[in-house]
Amino acid sequence: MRLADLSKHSGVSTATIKYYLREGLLPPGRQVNATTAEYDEDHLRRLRLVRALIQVGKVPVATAREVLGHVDDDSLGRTIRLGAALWALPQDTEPDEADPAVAAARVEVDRLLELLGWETSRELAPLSPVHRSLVVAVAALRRLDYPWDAELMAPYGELMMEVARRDLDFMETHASEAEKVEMAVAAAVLFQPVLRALHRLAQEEESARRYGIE
Amino acid sequence: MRLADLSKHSGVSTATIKYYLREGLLPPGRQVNATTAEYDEDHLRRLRLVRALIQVGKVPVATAREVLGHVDDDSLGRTIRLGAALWALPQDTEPDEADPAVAAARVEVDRLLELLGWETSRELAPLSPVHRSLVVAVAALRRLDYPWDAELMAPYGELMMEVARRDLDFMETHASEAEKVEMAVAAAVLFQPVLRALHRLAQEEESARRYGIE
DNA sequence: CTGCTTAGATAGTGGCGCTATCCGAGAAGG
DNA sequence: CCTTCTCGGATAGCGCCACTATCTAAGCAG
Repeated sequence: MRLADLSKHSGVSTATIKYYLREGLLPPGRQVNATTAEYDEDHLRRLRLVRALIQVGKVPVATAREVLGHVDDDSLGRTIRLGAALWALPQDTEPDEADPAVAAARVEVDRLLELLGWETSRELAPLSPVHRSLVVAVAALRRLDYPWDAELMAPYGELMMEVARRDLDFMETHASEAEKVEMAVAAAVLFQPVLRALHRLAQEEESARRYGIE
Repeated sequence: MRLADLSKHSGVSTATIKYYLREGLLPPGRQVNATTAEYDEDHLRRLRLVRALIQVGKVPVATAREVLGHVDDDSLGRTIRLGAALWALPQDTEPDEADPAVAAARVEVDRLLELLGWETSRELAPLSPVHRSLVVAVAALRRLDYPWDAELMAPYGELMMEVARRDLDFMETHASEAEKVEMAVAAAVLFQPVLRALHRLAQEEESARRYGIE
């Protein structure tokens, strides 16, 4: 399969594929001679993953490169690889430590994790990018004077834990071993738009039930 | 309060505030004379909401303008205003109707709504931007050959319905009447990063419990 | 040999969220 | 009253990002 074929099968323009090759999102094809390179099914699958991450998951190209780098790192075991890939995902703004809303958010988030009994997350809290994202988001809500506290959020946390259990069950039962890490990344990134859409649909539905459509 | 004071209280630069005024995200202040305009607490609150939407919610400026336009439209009743504002939110790419994955996704999403008994959503499906977003996201997952079907997703939908009920309860009990529509928008947009972070944290937590940290 | 296609390199494009600069009208201080 | 400072408003520009268009030289097909 040459570049043009890769383009035809994926619906991505050759120019864009070349761009992804340059950016290291896609491994180079097997060079046959100076004017020909050969690509295979793995390239096609990777290309589809890249497109999904960038277009549906809205992951920046630089972040996608980092995540995929971890996915491809054969020196790591599966569990570590998965963790490293997920770890690289969030790209939120850094919290402003001088802001009192951030400090308050940090306290509240820690209380939440305690309530939920998420011990691992509490231990990793100072390092985890995901934890940082949560603090930033909570600080923003507090700045708007919305009453946000651990007791209020605990049920949401438990619901998300339920969702996460389903994610992992799903991964265990359906993915072939070779695809598991890729699948975990896809689950983390691509389920997000699905969950968001379901959330909004549920809001519309429940709102219509409570207040009518008018 | 003059523009500089608005800037000091919000931490947003005067240049950026001017930009928001130009873009219609912020109503103009009361013009005192040719060189002075007076702003009040409402402007400050609105500015904070705008910042949160854009920075935390990652809502594009053009979309934020549209959403806030609905929030401010006094000719509408509260329910309609809320619906219109939420309706304006999603900014995903249009589904490619020629793509068979999109057609398949549409069928599967309709089955899902039937399973869930979300009648309102089914009726509004052809029009709803949120519904479109869901179809696009599902199509992307299907293109990656991940087994996605209505039965698998129904529990996620029920969990999101539970989340949505909590959102609306929260809105009912905590917001003053004047802030309800704003709050609904904030809940739709700003709870998203919180939910996402909780989801990822839960994944990390559950993964650590199942497979250890290593 | 001719003419078309290919891979690869490089520079350019368009959109977006600001940001820097300029200007003329007042306010502030002596 | 005059100088100096600051303000609000208008305009043009910047930096980033995800592409995309153009060019070149090498190959292969007839």
